[in-house]
Amino acid sequence: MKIATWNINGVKARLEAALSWLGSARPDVACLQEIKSVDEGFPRGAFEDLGYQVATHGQKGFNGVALLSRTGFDEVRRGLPGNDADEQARYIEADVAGARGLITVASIYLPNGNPIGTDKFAYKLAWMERLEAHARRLLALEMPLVLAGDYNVIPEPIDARRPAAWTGDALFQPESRTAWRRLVALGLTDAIRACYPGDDLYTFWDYQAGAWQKNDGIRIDHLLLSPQAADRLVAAGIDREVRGGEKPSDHVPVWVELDT
DNA sequence: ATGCCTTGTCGCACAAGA
Repeated sequence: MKIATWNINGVKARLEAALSWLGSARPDVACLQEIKSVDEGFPRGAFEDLGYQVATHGQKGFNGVALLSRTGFDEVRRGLPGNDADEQARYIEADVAGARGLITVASIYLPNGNPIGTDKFAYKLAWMERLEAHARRLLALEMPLVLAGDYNVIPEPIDARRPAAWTGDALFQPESRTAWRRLVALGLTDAIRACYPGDDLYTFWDYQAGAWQKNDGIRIDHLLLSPQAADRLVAAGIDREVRGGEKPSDHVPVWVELDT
């Protein structure tokens, strides 16, 4: 089963690019972030025509996440637990059918958190604490679990072409990286890092200043696997060519192939 | 040092992104 994640930066602006990528990459499950659409405005039909069932957790103008599944959904859960007052749509998870049983997949849009020292950064750190608590509960179920999405965290200096340029940025702050390490240390596997130890593995290139042309990228889109999923990890990859396509998102799809 | 783009918005400039 192939599971992919992609921050598409607006589902309506990216519809053609998304359909084109789905047609060639053919993931069984796709986790989308920054759909920037309410549920009613999501172009479900276009994805259903490609054979996907669609589950959305949308919001007007900003944020918003979605799941696409070829095998449908056993159950869908919307919102990250831990703060009923949080109105930002950044989390959706579902159980999907694999050949050997259910797999839980989450589409995560972790807050950016810039600038540091503001309530935006505090919100990011609080959100990461909630994610850690939720991941701990999910891991206790001992099921195949894939936490996929735009984490807005550069884990290590090797994950940026110019790490020094990110000093003082919420994506590379020590507190953000510590929270990331705490999450991974629960027993999760960073799929891309597990498959590729080297550098030049980026998932985001800014629209500005020719970042793509200069390969001035960062790795912030991740798939974290529970032990039961990591045991079945066959391959992982970054579809970086998508960044050079027509009207691209600033992020590219990242995927894993699991033997399930 | 700042903006550089891009998207969506009850647009007519601005917020938010990263």
